[in-house]
Amino acid sequence: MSTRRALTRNQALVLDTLTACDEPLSAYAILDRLRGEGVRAPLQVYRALDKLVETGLVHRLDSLKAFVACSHPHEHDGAAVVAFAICENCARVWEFSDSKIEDRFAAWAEAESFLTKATTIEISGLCVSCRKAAEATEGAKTAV
Amino acid sequence: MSTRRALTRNQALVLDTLTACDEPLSAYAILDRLRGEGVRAPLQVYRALDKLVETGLVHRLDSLKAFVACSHPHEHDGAAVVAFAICENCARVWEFSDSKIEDRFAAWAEAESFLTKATTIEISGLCVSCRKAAEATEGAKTAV
DNA sequence: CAAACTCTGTAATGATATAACATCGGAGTT
DNA sequence: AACTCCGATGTTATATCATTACAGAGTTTG
Ligand SMILES: [Zn+2]
Ligand SMILES: [Zn+2]
Ligand SMILES: [Zn+2]
Ligand SMILES: [Zn+2]
Repeated sequence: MSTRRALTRNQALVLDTLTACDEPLSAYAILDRLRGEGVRAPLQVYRALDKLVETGLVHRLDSLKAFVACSHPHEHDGAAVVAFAICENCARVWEFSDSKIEDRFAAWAEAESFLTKATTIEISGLCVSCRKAAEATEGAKTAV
Repeated sequence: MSTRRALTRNQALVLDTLTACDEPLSAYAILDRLRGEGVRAPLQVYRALDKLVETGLVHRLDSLKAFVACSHPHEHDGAAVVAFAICENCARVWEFSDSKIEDRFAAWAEAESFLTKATTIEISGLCVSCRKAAEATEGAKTAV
């Protein structure tokens, strides 16, 4: 057993950086934060990210070209389809899954005989706090 | 009325290129195919793509960093959530939508007070023909 | 020890996307 | 026609994201 291999130094550094940050970071942003730790080249970061993504500890958000630490590791080990809601104002990310949605995708794939290997779902918009802030500003503007 | 503006020369060239191609193309691949028509710089392609994506005639597939002509324009004018199934072998794309899936996303957003602005769904896997081809090869391998 | 393997470091390069600036040309006005 | 406005265009340079290629260091395993 024990597919749960310990992290290498670079992997741990990258994961810690992402975990400490409440918004997604690009590979080069991670690199910048790790120069003090002796990380010098993009490839060192990309290699660590590859492994972390592979093991599910980190997710890549295609729409942002950025990476984020999984907010609930161990829960969606492998199979589950996860959706990401990304606030375009504060950049925070909410991760959720929904078995009904999974079922519908599975039904479509079944009907088309499509063999699904990966599903990417990214929703962009405004989180509740940014939304309220925006509405307040908007309200003030129209009121005056 | 008539938000249905005619396409400019560059926009028409780019759209024609994508429509004539049965797989997604990167911006630079489009550029290469249009050099004969006098298109010389990436920006000319990106500008045309921006407009085409904005009007819904073209979609960008984040997971491929590539663009594809909409397979049924005018149908999903604006609102609808569209999912793309992409064959990782032949690169062809199937575009579909499902109101039940939309409802579930809307329900999540409602519960979280998240204001959705865009939803990206990309499924990668094997289309029916590539899947059958792969299974045939696999079968032959194990049989012999 | 040596083979096989994995992780590492470094340099160079490739691929994707945008910034900045000058210019062109049609639409509406005078 | 001359003037102005505004969006599209062309060009160069640059920013950002990601990979290839190669060599070395450390570990298991036989
Ligand atoms: Zn996760
Ligand atoms: Zn927010
Ligand atoms: Zn479409
Ligand atoms: Zn296929």
